[in-house]
Amino acid sequence: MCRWSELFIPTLRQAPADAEVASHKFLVRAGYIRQLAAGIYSYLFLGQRSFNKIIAIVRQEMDKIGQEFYLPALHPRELWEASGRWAAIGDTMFRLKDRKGADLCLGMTEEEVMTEIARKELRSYKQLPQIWYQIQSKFRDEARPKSGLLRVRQFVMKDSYSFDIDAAALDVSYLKHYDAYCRIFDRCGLKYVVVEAHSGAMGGSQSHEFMVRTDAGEDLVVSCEKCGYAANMEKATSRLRPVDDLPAEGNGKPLEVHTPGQKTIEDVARYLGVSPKNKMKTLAYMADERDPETGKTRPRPVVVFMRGDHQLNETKLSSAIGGKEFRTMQAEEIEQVFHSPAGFLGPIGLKDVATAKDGDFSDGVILLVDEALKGRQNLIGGANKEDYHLKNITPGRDFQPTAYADLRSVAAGEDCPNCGEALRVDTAVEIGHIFKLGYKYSESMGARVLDRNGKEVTPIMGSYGIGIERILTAAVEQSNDEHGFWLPPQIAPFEIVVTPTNVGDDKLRTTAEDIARRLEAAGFEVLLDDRDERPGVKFKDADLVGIPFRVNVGKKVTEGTVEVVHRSTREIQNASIAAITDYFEKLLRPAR
RNA sequence: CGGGGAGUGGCUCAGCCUGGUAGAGCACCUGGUUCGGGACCAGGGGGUCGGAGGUUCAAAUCCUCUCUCCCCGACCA
Repeated sequence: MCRWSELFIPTLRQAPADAEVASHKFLVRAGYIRQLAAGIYSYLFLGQRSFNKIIAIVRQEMDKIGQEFYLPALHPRELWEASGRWAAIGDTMFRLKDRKGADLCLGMTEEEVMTEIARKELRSYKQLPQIWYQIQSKFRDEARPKSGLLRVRQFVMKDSYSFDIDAAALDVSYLKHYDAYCRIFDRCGLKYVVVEAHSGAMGGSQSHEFMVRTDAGEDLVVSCEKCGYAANMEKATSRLRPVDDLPAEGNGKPLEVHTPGQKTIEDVARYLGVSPKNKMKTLAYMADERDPETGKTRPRPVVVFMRGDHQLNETKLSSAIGGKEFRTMQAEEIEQVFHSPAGFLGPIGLKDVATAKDGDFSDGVILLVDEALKGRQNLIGGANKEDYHLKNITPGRDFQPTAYADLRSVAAGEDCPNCGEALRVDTAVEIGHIFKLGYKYSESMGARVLDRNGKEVTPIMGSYGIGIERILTAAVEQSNDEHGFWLPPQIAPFEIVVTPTNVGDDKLRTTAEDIARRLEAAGFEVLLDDRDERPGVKFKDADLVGIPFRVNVGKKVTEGTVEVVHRSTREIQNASIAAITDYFEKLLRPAR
């Protein structure tokens, strides 16, 4: 039996000064975790118990669809060279040298190691499909670790990888993961949403993120309560209401208009007496394009046109230009390249004026127009000339975009793309991610199997992750009050804490021991708070540490009764000592 | 990487401006009284004031450099 008096549960009366979010404060106060360095934490007794229970759930559900491995966290450089990621991943990867001077890194994900095994071992379609998973520490040198366990540099991840003969088979592996993830998060007692996620520049792939809404989250999810539409901000769209175009002025051709000193969208719109919706927003970026032959990168200007009141989503832009690196152009650079003052940049003749000190950009300027401007007429935009704008701009007539693309960030209250209901936007924590990888790793690392025709084919892959810490963190964020937090019994370090109000009283002490012993014999996870502390101290601690139920063994024992406190509601129910195991059987094991 | 804030006993913080050799509450140890929502009394232990250098008769305090942590932003395979 676990006796509090013998355990190390260092609760804190006050939260550490540097903790901001609820989960961070409470996990430290409750003695679950201690910080070692920025983004690096030790898990103490209670934390580790909760962790082990989460991991057990993950393992049980994953064993239904796959096989558990355990891979090294220390990887040789050559492995990551093979996939091209040694160079592609920047400072986020921890790198080190061994005594011989050879480069190593700490694994931040394990596509390479798994694919290496597949490459060496898989020979035939008969061996497919395979789903391999592991539960292991991952290392990422985050630019800014934050919020306790929410964003850390070492964490435990369940990562799995599927190998299939073709896309249809991958769909099956993907769906298995989708379902397994739902079972895992359901069993962990989390309220989550599954959102469509953008699948990167690889094209054609599918991706979903499992998100828990919380203020502490760093991601944005867009959702519709009416029809169930849900997507993350990088993927979300909304249905736009029609906008009345301005009437053509003059001869209908682009018409210069003097706008002295009017640089921002709002200024110009107000000055000309029009809505920002009739204005074009011009954003200039410089992308680094890699020449496939020389391997050199060269800068390539990317100019984006948005509706005046819309916001660009940089992730969407990144996808639209094929995942190239890009940065915003500085004002001087804009003048240098386009011979136009920043603030008056516009689409007409832009390619003609584009030059650079060391070359001509005229054939290289990418003009991207947001889909919201498709079919619009008589817009107002910059004239590439100090203090002048143009009226009557009609995309497709007055200038030819390189492409139309969805580049816009959705705003709360816009119309759902499916049903038209107002969308909501929430911050959320990503607890799981499933992703159809395609052929990226199997191709680059040379994994091949023979198909049923004896032809060599490349298996198609998926990768899937769950952040163990984030399950605990999300659960705490989801269920806390000013006194502490409560975890779902399935992932709580203990299900029940038995609290004799005074261990100096033999009757109370022996009754509490008896209750704890019987509950434990009935299969419950019980913590007996046998400390020689005043009741107030024990109640405060019990409320703090995340255990969902408490049995107060106090004065009512003379009547054969104890109190059961439901932590989530703080409701108190009297229960018969004789029937205490029945009480919890009904409460915690209703299915039996 | 840019901007902001903070490092003083285990925790929360005061002292710094105006230099004189360190304090409170909580926690901890001993004894006693207590015992249903973080008790009380008495006694006690514990601090290189993040580190280095400098100014000064004298530095937690002033100056320079540096390390660490937190927050906002950038970044996020």
